Parts: sequence; structure tokens; C-alpha cells
Amino acid sequence: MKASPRPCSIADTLALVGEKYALLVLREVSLGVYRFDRIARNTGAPRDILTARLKRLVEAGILEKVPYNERPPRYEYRATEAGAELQPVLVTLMAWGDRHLNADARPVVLEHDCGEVLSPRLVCAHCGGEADRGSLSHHVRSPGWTTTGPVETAAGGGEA
Amino acid sequence: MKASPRPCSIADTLALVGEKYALLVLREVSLGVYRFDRIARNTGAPRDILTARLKRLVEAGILEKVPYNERPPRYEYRATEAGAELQPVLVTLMAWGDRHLNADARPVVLEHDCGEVLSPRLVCAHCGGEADRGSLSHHVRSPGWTTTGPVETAAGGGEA
DNA sequence: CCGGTGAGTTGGATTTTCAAACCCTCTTGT
DNA sequence: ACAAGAGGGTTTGAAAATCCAACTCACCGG
Repeated sequence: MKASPRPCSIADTLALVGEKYALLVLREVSLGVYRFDRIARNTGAPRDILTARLKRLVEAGILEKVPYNERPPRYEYRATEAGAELQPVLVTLMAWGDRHLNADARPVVLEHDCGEVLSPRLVCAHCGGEADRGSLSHHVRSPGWTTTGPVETAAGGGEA
Repeated sequence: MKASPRPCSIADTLALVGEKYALLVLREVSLGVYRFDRIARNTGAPRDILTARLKRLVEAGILEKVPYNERPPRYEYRATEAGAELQPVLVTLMAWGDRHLNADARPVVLEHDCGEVLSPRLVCAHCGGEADRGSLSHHVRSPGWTTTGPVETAAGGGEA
């Protein structure tokens, strides 16, 4: 019995993309910047760290190497389908920063198909209603865990 | 001319919540776990790191300390309005992990008001249409930057 | 041949993380 | 009263990650 953290998809996802620069690499790729040197410059990541991140993201199936030159072998890093599905994470992070940190001058603006500047909104795919703090409830399905913490293994299962 | 990284709200936001455990702390708070010890156990964060993260998140206006006991002074950490607005980031991270890492057994399930299990979808607040890779375009508004990189200060501004 | 570009690799200094122990202030049990 | 325990940290030193500059290797252009 040694204090393992809560099982959670957020933690699992962050284990792949939560290291420093990983999401910035994804940002660059989603902006169309696919090559090592330019990703390094645009993110500010040291080159050795970038090497490690790219390797990890490729292994995780988030990026893939696409050759663009033989002799010497050179690759571009492009998002896989799984990688592209991380875009909502980037968009919501950006929206938060735009609102709370850069309210007066957003460095990058996203434009939606409809012609408007994107204000992203998270909704329920079933009913289309907003999915925010007030409209969501959590159900923990991991054995041994409740919403607030691990189940005490005897001697008074209740919470403080 | 010393290679500064791209100005970007994603990077700015990650500077606040991108350090290890920061988003897991927010996850716990959004699950209703407000106290030091329990957050430490549920996230697995070492206590000294947790102290540092909580301090930073409070300073950033994402969490606030609410006293629940004097003598000795004890506080709960609760999300501010700004902190609550990070929920979409947590939800999209969780959705990705649920799909790509825990497809067979989601550790936590979110239920929406409408009675269904939440499938989050990111849409444009204006037109209501899906906001994904295909329907978005980027416009870089930082002086000296284009979509793919910094503007070369002379001698041929083009890209490789 | 010389300089330059792209994509790394290597070595060593600096920061962070980590784990365990310690501290202080109450509260509870006997 | 006294010992034990809970809650919320701080301290200490070892282990890991990050940073940065320099170096390599393969090619290209002149």
C-alpha cells in the first residue's frame, strides 16, 4: 500500500505531451513548421531536448517522420491523425492565454471557416449544450477510488 | 538578433500551468479536492514541489487560498474564475487520453447535464460549426513573425 | 577548396525533481 | 497529563532533466 496517484487520462496524456516544449513542438507542426532547425528556433527548445521530444512524440504515434531527402537522410515531422486530435488542447490553451494573459494583443488569431475569428466553445456532442463546470459531473470508475480520493482499505472507509 | 521564440498564448499559458503536476493539481481541485495532503496523495507530487506549484498558481490568480481553520492557519485551494476557465483544457486532454490511451476502460467519466456521457466537441461560438484542423486558419499578428517563422531582417525574407 | 546549411551528438554546468526526514500546531485517546 | 496522530509545510542531499556551446557528418554552391 504505497500511495499511487489517481488513475486518470489527463495524467496519462500529460506523460506523453506534458514535458517542456512538447506542446510547443505540436504547435509548430500544426502551424506548418516541420523541420528540426526551424522548430528549434521557433520554440526556443535546446537542440538536444528537441531531439528527445521528437523521438518521444514519434514513438507515441503523435508525430511521424516523413523523408524529404535521401543522402543525407532528412525527415520532416508531421502530425499523425492522433496528433491532429490534440489540436483542441492547443486551441483551448491558446484561448485561455488570449483572454487572461494577452487580452490586448493576441499574438496569433484563428479564423474559422465561417469567416469569424474563432471563439472556441466546448460543447456536448449529444445535446450541443455548453460543457462547463456547472453542467458536468464526475464519475470515478477506477477500483479503489472515489471522486475525492482513494478508498480506505478498512478501519472506517469514510472521509474526513 | 538572438533567437527569441515565437510569441504565443499557448507558450504563455504553459509557462503558468505547464510545469509538472500543475494541471494535475487543477484536476484535483476541479474534482473537489482542496487540501494539501490529499492533493499530494492523489497527484503523486512531492510535497515541496506541490508547495511551489500551489504558490505559483495562487500568484497567477488561478487558485485562491480560502481559510478553513485559524490556529493553526489552514487553507483550502480553490479555483478562481480564471482557474475554472481552464477546465476545457483538462477536458480535452482527458478526452484524448480516453480515446488513445484508455479506450477500453476510462478511469473517470464525465456526464453532461443532458444525461449522456460527455463527448466533448470544440465548436465556433459564432456559427456553431466544428472547429478542427480543416476549418481553421492561422493569422500571425506578432511583428517580425510569419506563420512559419521569423521574418529575415533583410537579404531575402523568403522561406526555405 | 571554402563557407554554409540541416540535423543531430557530446560534455559539462546549472536547475529541478525526488524521497525521506524533520518541525510546529493543534486534536484525540486513555 | 502524556503519547500519538493529522495537517501542512520546510530542509537536506542525492538523482535526473535542462541548458548551452561546441563539435560532427553529409551534402551544396561557388
